[in-house]
Amino acid sequence: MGRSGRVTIQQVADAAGVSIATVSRVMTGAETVRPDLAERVRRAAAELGYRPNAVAQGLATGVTRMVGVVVPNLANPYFYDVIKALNAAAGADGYRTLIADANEDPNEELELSRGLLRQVDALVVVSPRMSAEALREFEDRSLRVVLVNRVAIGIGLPAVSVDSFTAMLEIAGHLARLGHTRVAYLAGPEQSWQQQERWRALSQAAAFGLRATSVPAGATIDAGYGAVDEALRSQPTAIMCHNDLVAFGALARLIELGVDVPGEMSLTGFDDIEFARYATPPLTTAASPQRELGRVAWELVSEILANGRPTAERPLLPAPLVVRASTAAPATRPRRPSAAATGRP
Amino acid sequence: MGRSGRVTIQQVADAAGVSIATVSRVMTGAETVRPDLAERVRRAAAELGYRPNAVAQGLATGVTRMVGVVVPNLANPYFYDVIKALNAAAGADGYRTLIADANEDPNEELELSRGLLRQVDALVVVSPRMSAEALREFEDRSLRVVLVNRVAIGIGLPAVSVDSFTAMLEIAGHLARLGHTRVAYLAGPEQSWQQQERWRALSQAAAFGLRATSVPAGATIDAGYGAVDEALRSQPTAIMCHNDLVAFGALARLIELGVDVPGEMSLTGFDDIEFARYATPPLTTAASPQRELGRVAWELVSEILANGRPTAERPLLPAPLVVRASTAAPATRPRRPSAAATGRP
DNA sequence: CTGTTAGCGCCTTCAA
DNA sequence: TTGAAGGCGCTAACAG
Repeated sequence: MGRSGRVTIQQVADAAGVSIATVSRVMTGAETVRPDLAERVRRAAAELGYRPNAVAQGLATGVTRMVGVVVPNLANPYFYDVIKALNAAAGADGYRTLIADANEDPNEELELSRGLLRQVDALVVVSPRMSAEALREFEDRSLRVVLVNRVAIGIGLPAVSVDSFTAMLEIAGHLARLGHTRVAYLAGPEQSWQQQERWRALSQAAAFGLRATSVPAGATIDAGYGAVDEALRSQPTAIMCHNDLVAFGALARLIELGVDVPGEMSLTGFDDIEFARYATPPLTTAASPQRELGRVAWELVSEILANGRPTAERPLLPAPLVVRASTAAPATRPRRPSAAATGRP
Repeated sequence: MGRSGRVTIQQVADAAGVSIATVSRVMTGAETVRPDLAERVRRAAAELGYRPNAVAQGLATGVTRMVGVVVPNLANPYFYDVIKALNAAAGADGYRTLIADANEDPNEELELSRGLLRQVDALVVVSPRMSAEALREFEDRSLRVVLVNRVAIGIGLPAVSVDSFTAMLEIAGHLARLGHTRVAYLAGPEQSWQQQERWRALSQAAAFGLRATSVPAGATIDAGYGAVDEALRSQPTAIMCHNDLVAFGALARLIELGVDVPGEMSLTGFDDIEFARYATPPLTTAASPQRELGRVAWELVSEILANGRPTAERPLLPAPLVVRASTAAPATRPRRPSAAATGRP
């Protein structure tokens, strides 16, 4: 009974008639306590509603059993799955997850990361937008930082990432085989490594006859919605999007403009968030393995926690192409840009 | 320079040629330090890359500046909006968010809540599924627990919730006015207070000529998908869903069965998650104020932190009806159940 | 096997 | 205004 938050180890010791050391041993599961004594302690603890103060434990042991996670935007479902998997894996090992939302701001990301490192055993930074220089700051911190979806040469941080390049090349190949030659690409945040990889792939796709025009958008539904008109100016037969959210927004705008998808315009996303298959038409996209990312991220963390460093480098995770109904062969006669699309009345 | 995580206040004190007390004063922003000394300390701290150890601070002050948040399922966008708002509001006050995912399991929920209370200043439990009895356990803990979306008579915990009852009545009224008389309701998790409220509303809707049949589903897309066939057995002209995710799943199954929405079947959700408007057809639903929930939850927490208790009770938050294209007048002639729907070949 | 004791890193009186 | 010193609650040697 009583406010368990206030019951201290000393009170339990008194109640059980032992020293605090014995109580501590019982609570931490040490085997070296006489059974009857241990039982007495357990009963006293239960009656008082004692729960060890995690903060004090943390200070004494130097271990908080908390992992920090920094994501660019908590509103993006893509990160849910990563977080959920990471959280589950960590939870299974008795670790808790401290989450921070950087709001797509590289500076905030850096600040949050620094702050979190003061109170957690390790930090996972997902799709970091901060500069390579900023990242380097974390290299010497006992290697307590793990990167997700960011590969940077010369940065000695453990990482696990999705192979955006290959996946984007596959999406492009799919469109090329359908007969598309001119596509618009609604680009993601500039600082995003994934964005850079995806665009790099598209640039190379030119060798296969696919000309891509990049239009700045972002990573959100609104960004996709807002970039469509500009994208239509280049008279593409397909719109490729940085991710599924952007594709959702683009789809909404296309429908508004009366453009048939995929009849008049093919549309592709990236990530394969759960909703992608429920769009109308269902989205052709690349199935980024979010769960796997989260799982492996925790694997890296726990290896670091155990050995001081990961046992091995992780290969890039594949994001297989998922062909659904939002892509088709281009119309024989390209559609005339509408008034709304060209901006001319 | 150096591993900032390991720089201690003592080292800064030595470097600056002062006592640790002075360093502490400077770091906590006390005004009582001679300017030049303070400057010396600040420089030393910066050079060493010193950052106070949050755990030690927590132990010394008894304040961790962390709020815990327990949600039923980290994969549901609904909760992300709440979390995002809560996280933002808390962050603005220098608080961090410790998140736990209960996986829709009442026991895990209770365990996680107990555990979190050991390491945070306050706890927000969102849409708790645990029993009233279990909740009561938290009443005496210095009132450090705030409830979201759970109203229970006789439980003295601060809370903020959405008025599911009224909202569901409005959705039902909307359907009734369109001419519907027989609807199926894909029910949410039994232990959910919101579910209970929503069903209570539907029961009362009978008075207005709307007969609802409840079909157990759940809170996820899969649950909705899986419950449609059973729901069609009662030959409804509309399917009402516990939430938008369920509606998404139901929609997918209806499309699969070749049932036209809303031509042959009206469909409603609840919550108005961002994707609801991007469904095809866009979903008629109730706009649950997630952001507001998160914001007010933090408001309650900070009032508790400041005064020991909230200044006032919070009224139920309205969830306005949002009519979109997924609802229409029922077909004059009800559709014959398909083979798939009845289970007969 | 159990108790005593020295920290963990920081904050905060209390004296000076 | 500054420093010395006593905790915060717990763990982990070290004795006994």
